Amino acid sequence: MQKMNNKNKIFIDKLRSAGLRPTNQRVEISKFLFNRKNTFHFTVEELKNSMNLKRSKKISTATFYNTVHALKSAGHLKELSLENNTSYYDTNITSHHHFFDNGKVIDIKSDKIAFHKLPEAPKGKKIKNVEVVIRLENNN
Amino acid sequence: MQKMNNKNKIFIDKLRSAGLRPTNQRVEISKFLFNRKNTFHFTVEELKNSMNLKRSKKISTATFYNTVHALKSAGHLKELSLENNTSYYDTNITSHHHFFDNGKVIDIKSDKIAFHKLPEAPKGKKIKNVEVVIRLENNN
DNA sequence: TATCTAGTTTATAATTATTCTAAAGTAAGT
DNA sequence: ACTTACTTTAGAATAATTATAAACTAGATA
Ligand SMILES: [Mn+2]
Ligand SMILES: [Mn+2]
Ligand SMILES: [Zn+2]
Ligand SMILES: [Zn+2]
Repeated sequence: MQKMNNKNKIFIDKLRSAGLRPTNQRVEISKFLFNRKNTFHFTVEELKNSMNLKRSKKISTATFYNTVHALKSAGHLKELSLENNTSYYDTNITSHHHFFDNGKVIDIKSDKIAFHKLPEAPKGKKIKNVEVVIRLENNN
Repeated sequence: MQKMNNKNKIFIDKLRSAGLRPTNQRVEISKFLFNRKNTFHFTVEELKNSMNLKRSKKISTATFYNTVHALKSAGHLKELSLENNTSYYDTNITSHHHFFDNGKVIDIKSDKIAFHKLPEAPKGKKIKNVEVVIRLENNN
């Protein structure tokens, strides 16, 4: 029943590659997340609220969580550890870093940070990724 | 009623500087946290379980949370953002970094990581701290 | 096209980590 | 000993998330 115009192909493909059937709810979520020029950082609550605000028939909480998790597992979203009580997700899945300022997340492109020295992994282990968080506060 | 031997002075002082009266429960927590050679990384649940295991009269959950929070506010503990569902705390309050491997936290001394390039804070903001987390996985 | 079936959505219950509340207990000063 | 402010604690409440299971659909099949 999916009105499958090519325009949505890219968003549908992300769902398919995550093993998800492209239902209306999922396609809308995928478009909301990926149909934008800039990186989008969000919590599931924020995503749900901003999408449902504009809708008469709300998408359920479980569908938001399920879809975000599947997209994350398929590598289309990255999960960030910035605060201890909420998961932040990131549509920028390339290796990069963040400013974090009172709930607001700002990308730092990978080439803006360079290491002069990095430790090696303990024996038997290897490095999966290196994540830098620069916390900000107001001047004076 | 506090049996105040000098041996505990350092642990009691941390409590006092956090605005806490040195009750028996608090002194035991403070000793458990700070009476050790190496950095201790923990979640409140882990702290509670390991301390209460050895005790006939258990210290309550609320006392653990309250004491840890007060010690953190006074600057005697640092809170880490490593996982999204649990707060980790660190008895090493100096600026340093971490390996994180499946719930296990390992200190990286500050001088083991050096930056060749770091972005400056957006206008109106300044950098509060820079935190590097190196996530590990098993070899091959 | 009607039917079938596996996959999906949703409301609601459950769970986990954490915080709140308010009653009972205790430290210290007088 | 008495008072009072501070503590401890069990248990209720909250927030984010996950699980459950009934009603619903997409897509395959006849
Ligand atoms: Mn939490
Ligand atoms: Mn959480
Ligand atoms: Zn990002
Ligand atoms: Zn540490």
